[in-house]
Amino acid sequence: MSEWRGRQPTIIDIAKAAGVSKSTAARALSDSGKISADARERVLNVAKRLGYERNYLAHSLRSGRTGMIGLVIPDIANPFWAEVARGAQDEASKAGVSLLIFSSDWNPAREASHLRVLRQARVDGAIVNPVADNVDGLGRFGLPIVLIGSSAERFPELSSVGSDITQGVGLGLDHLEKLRHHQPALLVGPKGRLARVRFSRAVHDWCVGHGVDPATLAVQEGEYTVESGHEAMTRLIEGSRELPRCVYAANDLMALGAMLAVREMGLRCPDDISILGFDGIPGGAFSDPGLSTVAKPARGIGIEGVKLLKEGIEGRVEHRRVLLPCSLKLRGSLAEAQDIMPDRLLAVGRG
Amino acid sequence: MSEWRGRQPTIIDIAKAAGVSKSTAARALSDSGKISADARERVLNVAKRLGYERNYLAHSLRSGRTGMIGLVIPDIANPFWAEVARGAQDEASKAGVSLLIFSSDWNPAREASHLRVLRQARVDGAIVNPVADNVDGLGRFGLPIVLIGSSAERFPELSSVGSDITQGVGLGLDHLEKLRHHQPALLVGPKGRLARVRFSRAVHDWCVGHGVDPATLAVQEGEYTVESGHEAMTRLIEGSRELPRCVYAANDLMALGAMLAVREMGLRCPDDISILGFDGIPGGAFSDPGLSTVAKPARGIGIEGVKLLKEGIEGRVEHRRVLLPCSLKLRGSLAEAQDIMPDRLLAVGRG
DNA sequence: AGTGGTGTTGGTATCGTTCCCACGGTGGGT
DNA sequence: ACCCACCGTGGGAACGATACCAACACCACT
Repeated sequence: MSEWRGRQPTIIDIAKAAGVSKSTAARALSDSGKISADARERVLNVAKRLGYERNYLAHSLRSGRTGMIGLVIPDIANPFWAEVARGAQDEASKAGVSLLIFSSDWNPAREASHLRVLRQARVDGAIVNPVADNVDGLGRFGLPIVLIGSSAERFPELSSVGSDITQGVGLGLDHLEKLRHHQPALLVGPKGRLARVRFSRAVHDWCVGHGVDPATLAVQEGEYTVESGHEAMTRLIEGSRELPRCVYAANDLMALGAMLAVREMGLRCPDDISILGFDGIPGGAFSDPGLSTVAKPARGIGIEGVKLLKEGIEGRVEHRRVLLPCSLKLRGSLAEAQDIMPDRLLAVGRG
Repeated sequence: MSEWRGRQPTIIDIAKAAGVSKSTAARALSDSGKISADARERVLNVAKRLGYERNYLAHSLRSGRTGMIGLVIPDIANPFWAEVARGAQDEASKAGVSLLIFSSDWNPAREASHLRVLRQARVDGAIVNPVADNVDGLGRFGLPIVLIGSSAERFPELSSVGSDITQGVGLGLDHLEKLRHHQPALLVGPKGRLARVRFSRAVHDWCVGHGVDPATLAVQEGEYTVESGHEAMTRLIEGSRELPRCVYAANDLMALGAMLAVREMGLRCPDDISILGFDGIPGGAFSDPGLSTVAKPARGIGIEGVKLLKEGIEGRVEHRRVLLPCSLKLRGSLAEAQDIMPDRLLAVGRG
């Protein structure tokens, strides 16, 4: 497809071979500026023949734009974030920019390091889900930034994209209500996290709007892991005066942990206890029963993040805040509430 | 931490402020070459005060090295590959190079596009798991390359890293033999794939070495997905003259599908049928029972890939082939073979 | 004193591209 | 006939850094 003469041909080689100046060659190759159709065609032909490939280093150095954007997420091995990355990747390649993906592994120092690398690589902008709360690195990043998720509230001046937690929580609670589960127990995240506040507040608001006293809902804390969900569910079953017939977990991993706990206690899901998750990770399909969940639009978040960032880079829009809707993914872990209570439950209830 | 005077300071600004030539400043900042301790300290202090950050674009343009490497994998949303990426990321950041992660989504055209982008970005090298078999793009990539996985066999002249399938298969079969499952049924991949050949050959070799006739093993094909595993297992149960008491799947997703099928047929795992997977994806922990599996060293593959690539870039080693050992992850899906056959099995056996 | 080596420094060319300005030619308007 | 706008073109500077070579100071040795 191309001739190899030791090194890659530069724009000067092309210009010489086409019998024009490098300015004209550049105009033809960058497809901008005024140039005669004849000259352009000649240059383009020569470039194709010699296998010319623009040197993006020199291009970026001179023009000041690299055509690269960064994505900093907390955990690339987490299915949710992987899906976000995938969406961003898609949109980036569609937009003709390269995406640099960095995983901070929940480590603030590493996150700061990644941001530094991104700035040094002269990316045109970055999409970040800050793991730390004191994200002062963001303020002085000096480049267009789009935030993902809850922490956007601390930076109202930055563009952000996230899932609509309020809507998602409502979606779940509405469905539970339809199944006549009016007072689900809650498995929420650790106190410090902003995500926990968002979830709890959404539940609270829904309750108020639907004539349910939020204080009557049993609540247990976990740390968004399977293990902590297992423990929280165990506490819930052993500690409650009355057995919960329905549990709403703030993320899927905890929901899966809860499911394991339920089984271990000799109970059955969904017959005895219905379980609803929040995330939509693929692993939820492999449990028995399959985990019903409120799925966050992971892929959409990635896509929208890139779009927002492009707007910011091109200076089209000052800043914008996008919330994407969650959707219900029904598998087998929910059942309609039954008025009678099986003997099995009574036996287990009092630890 | 730094003074901002409109634009980022360049090495010339530093040189002027420190009262030296830019050559000297460069020597101090790149920490290479001969320079007096006095001059270096003065330059470094000034650089720190002005908040100097090296422009990697210019650096790369002049020096010919970008300090970036590429990673092209088939699917970033797949837990296995995400873990590979994570390992590579770790090792890259430890080695002080930036990692560009690209997901081809099993699309050869997209893979070719990614490779082109990488070359255009002037990366120093790339780690690739080729999705296509006719990877002629690799031959003319013109940069150091490290291959991941089976396809390395087609490019003996390139460095490669992968999991030791032979050892892994042996690990699994040894364990099954210990449980007195001497003739497990096999769920293998589609015919075309090199991975399938590797797996089948490893099984064959083990059998020959252990006095088992390979021809006696029941085999079903799948496409490495949960659905195809489900179907393959159904075929296996309904089609076999004798019910298999143990199944060895060539990947975890098919194993999970098989588990679903077993349950649907009214059978129990592991009591009636033992199931062993191959991969080690996290989702395997959420199934009921937990999926026992031969785990591939995903993280290690990423780490080793980066190390190999660095060797190639620095020209230290011509090429090398690294095989990392698999490990056994025992959960609940395996049980010792029983001599008696429950009535339940007989009832199901004949479709 | 002259010579050579060593260690440090400065100047200049260079990487490959884009940006900016100036030039020659053409056509239309006064 | 003149001027001006316009288009296409070419040449040179610039982007920010490194590579390379020459020059310089200094010490030791002949």
